Amino acid sequence: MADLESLIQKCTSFSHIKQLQAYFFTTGNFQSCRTRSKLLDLCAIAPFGSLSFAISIFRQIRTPFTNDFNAIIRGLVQSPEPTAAFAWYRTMQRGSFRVDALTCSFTLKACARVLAATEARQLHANIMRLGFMADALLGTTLLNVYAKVGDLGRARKVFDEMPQRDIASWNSLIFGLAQGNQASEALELFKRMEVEGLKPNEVTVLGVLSACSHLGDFKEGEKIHLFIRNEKLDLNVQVCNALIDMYANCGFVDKAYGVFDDMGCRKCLVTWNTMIMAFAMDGNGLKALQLFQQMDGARVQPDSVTYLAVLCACNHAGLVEDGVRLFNTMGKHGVKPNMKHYGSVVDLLGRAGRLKEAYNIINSMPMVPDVVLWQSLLGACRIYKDVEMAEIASRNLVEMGSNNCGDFVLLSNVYAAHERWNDVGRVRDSMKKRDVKKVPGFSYIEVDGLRHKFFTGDKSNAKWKEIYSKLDEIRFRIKELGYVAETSFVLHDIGEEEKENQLCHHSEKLAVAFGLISTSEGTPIQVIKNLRICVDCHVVIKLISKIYERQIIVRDRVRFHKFKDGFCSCRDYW
DNA sequence: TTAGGGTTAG
Repeated sequence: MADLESLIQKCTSFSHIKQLQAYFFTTGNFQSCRTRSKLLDLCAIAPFGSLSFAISIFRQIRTPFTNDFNAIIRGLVQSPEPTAAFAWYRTMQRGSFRVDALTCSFTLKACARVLAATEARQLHANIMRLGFMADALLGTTLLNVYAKVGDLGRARKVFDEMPQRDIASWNSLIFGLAQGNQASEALELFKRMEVEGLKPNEVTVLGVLSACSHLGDFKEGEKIHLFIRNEKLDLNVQVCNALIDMYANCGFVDKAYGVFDDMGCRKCLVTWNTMIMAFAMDGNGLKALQLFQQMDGARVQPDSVTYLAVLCACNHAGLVEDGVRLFNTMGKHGVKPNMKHYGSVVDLLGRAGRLKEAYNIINSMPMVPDVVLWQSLLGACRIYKDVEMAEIASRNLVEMGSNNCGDFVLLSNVYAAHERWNDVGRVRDSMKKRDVKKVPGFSYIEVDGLRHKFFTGDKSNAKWKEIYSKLDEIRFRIKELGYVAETSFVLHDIGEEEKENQLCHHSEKLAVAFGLISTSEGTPIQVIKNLRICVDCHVVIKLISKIYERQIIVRDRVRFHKFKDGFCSCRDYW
């Protein structure tokens, strides 16, 4: 029997598998031998297997064992149709075949791949009934599925109730929290892990760096960098990439480049992409393009993400010609433009006022344009006050069922710029009818190690009265410098003064005002916002940086704005 | 627990 197993291990092609299968079948080993499921295993998965052949072998088994099912289910997880695994699992249950921990593990993997939350919960119930909850590996798989489908509550519960936890269980939850908008909780869990005496490994630091990246938490990020250096985890390319990403997202593009330049291991495609994106976020289009050119010398082929990063860099730096050239040549380099590339180039042309070209690109697309493209065009129409194009864009947005408040506001802004008040009213009415939802904007700022979060018009901070009076003072002082509120961004049919108030209490302004009153003179202020910064806030923060002699850094959804002496690093182009 | 399963960067 052992020599059969070693034969299976020596398989290096699909034809070997077929020969072995024929041999098994003719020698009678097939119906009884346990090596059969080894063969099925090999056959059901890459690199040279064939799932359909594995299934046809399976069909010839008179009484399949659990292991035979497991081989097929495992193959299905990696196939283009992972959901088929659920049907096989049900077949096992119905046919009273024995489901074991591996069956559950593979089927859970299928849930993770297709984000099937309901199936995951059903499997969880089965796993409890079968008494498999003590299995640490299965528990980790389960918590990982919950984290992937965004059910962090259940992920945490599984984790808390696991009788055995090891480093992978911790890593899985830390990662899930970091990716699921609970980055602070990820850092807390990381600290708890250290308290409990577990030593972080390279996967742990990947998760924690990702959390720091989301939060812009430079201090924690730097501590982790030190740990990484001490433990020599920076010989791992993924860890280096995560470090670059962390520094870039904290606004320290130089430190990101320091890591990039001084890597003790081989750079991979992701390394280059991360660094190009870092320059893009910083608004340094030329450096991004330079790096892109260097890839050729390093013999690294750019992929679709590389192109997205350079297009993004061109976009943020106003390098319109470079961006268009790259977009037009990417196909020749074997990278087919996807929706995001189209989105980027439409945005680039739109911001440059080349609305017709942007529109032509949308029409030339081989796929149906998504809402983001029309939103970009509409945004450009607002800047260039193009009513005709704005109407085309909005019509498409409405047809696509967009219920985004911002779309309506933009259209209304275009009408307002032409003083077409009836149309403004019409847009507002249709907003009410459609019950449009607005994604709440928020900003946060860290002072003395504590993160403070602000929503628009927020009064939940203990110092809210001081914050609002600081904003009054700011308003008074910037008006002396000739500031006029950009109220066309407020849709509501209210008086000018009230409009100004609404703008005045945007979350980024609240955070900056809080920074001013809570830190000593000259201390730089760093704010992170979940959406893009608004035009009025941009103007106001520039003036604040001049009047109060403060460096203010705002990271919005896509890039950094570094305000100093009344200017912003984005040169008002973003 | 005697085959195999869990965590991972842009």
